[in-house]
Amino acid sequence: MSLRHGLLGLLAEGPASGYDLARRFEKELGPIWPAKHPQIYGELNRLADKGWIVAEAEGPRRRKEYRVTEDGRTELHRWLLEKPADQNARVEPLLRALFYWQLSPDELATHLDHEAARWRETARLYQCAADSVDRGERGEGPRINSVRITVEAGVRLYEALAGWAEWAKKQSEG
Amino acid sequence: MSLRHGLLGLLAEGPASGYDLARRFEKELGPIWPAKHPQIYGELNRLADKGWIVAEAEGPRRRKEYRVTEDGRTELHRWLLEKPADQNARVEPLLRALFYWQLSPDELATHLDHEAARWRETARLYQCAADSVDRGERGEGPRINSVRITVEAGVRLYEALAGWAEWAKKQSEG
DNA sequence: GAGCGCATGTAAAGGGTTACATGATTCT
DNA sequence: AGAATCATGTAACCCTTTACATGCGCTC
Repeated sequence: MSLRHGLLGLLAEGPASGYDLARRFEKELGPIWPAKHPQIYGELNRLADKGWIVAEAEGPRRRKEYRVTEDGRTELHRWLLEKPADQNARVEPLLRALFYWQLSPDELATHLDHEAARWRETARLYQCAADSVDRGERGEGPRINSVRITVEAGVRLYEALAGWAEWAKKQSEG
Repeated sequence: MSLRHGLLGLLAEGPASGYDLARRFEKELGPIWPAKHPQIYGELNRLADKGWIVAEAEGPRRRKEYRVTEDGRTELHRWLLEKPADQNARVEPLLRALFYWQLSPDELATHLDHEAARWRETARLYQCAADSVDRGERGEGPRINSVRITVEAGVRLYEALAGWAEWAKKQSEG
C-alpha cells in the first residue's frame, strides 16, 4: 500500500514518466522499497483515476509525463504524518531465529557468522552512501537532507542486525 | 514465502491443528510474522500435498492434527541455513523518511517525537519478554533459547529505530 | 436450548513478481 | 540496416487480507 505514496513522493520532486519512476525504483529505491514496472504503471493509472496526479503532454515514444495535483500533495502530506496501525516487522531472519534450536551448535555458529558478515557489509554500503552525502557529492538542500536521514536508518538497522547476530553467537555458545 | 516454513517450524515442536497454529500466529508470532487463518489452512493443505506434513487422526469437531514428516524436517533444515537472495528491507518508515522534506520543521519535529516514543515503547515490550525468559518464567531448554534470541532481535531493531528518530530530529534541527 | 468457542473452509479483492508482447526512436 | 534503448502495457501467477459461511461440542 506504500508504493502508491512512494510514487506520489517522487512526483512531488517534479514531473516524471512511468519509465523514469521505474528506473528510480530499480536503482535508488530498490533496497528500501522494490517495485517493478508493471506494478508502477498500474498504480499510476489508479493515482490518475483518484485525481492525485495528472498526465501532461505526450512525449516522443508515447511517453506520458505525470504531475502531482493539489489533492495529491494533500494526500502525500496526510500519509507522511499518519501513524501506521500495524507495528509488525516481517523480517524473515526473526522468524528463522525462532527455529534455531533445530540446528546443531556448529551449524548455528557458522550460520550466524555468515549472517553477521552479510549485514555488516550491507551497513557498510549504507555508510558509504551517507559519507558521500556528507561530502556534498549529492548536492545540498532539504531533499538531500531527507536522503541523508533515510540512509542513516539503513546504517543503524543493518548494524543492529549484525550486532544481534554476534550477540546470538556468544549467547548460544555460553 | 516464509509462512510455509514458519508452520513447518512450529509443527517441528510437536503435532498441532490448523486452529492451534492460527492461534499461535495471532498471539505469539503476530508481531513477527502476521498470518490469518485462511492463509494458514490453505498453506497446510499445500504442505501436505508436498509430503512435508501429514494429517493424523481426526479429532472432535473434525479437527485435523498435523505432524512433520522426515522430508518436512529436511526442508526446514535447508531453509534455516539458506541465505535469502533479496536483502531488501521494505520498512515503511524508511520510505516515508525520503519525503520528510515535504514537511515543515515543526511537523517533522512532532512526528519524529511520536515515532521515537512508539518505537521505544515497542522495544520495551520486547525487553519485558526478554526479562521474563531470563527469569526462567517461560521454561528452559533449546527451544526457549531460540525464543530468547528472537526477542533480543526485536529489542535491538526497535531500539535502533527509536535512536534513529531521535538522531533525525537533532539532525533536522541543527 | 441458547450461546460460546472450536474448527475448517470458500470467495473476492488487493499487492507484488515474472514472463510475454509491442511499437517508437536513436545510435552506429 | 540493425541494435540498443525508450516506453507502455497485458496475462498469469503467488502471497495476503477481509468477509462470508458452516457445523460441531461444551457449558449454563
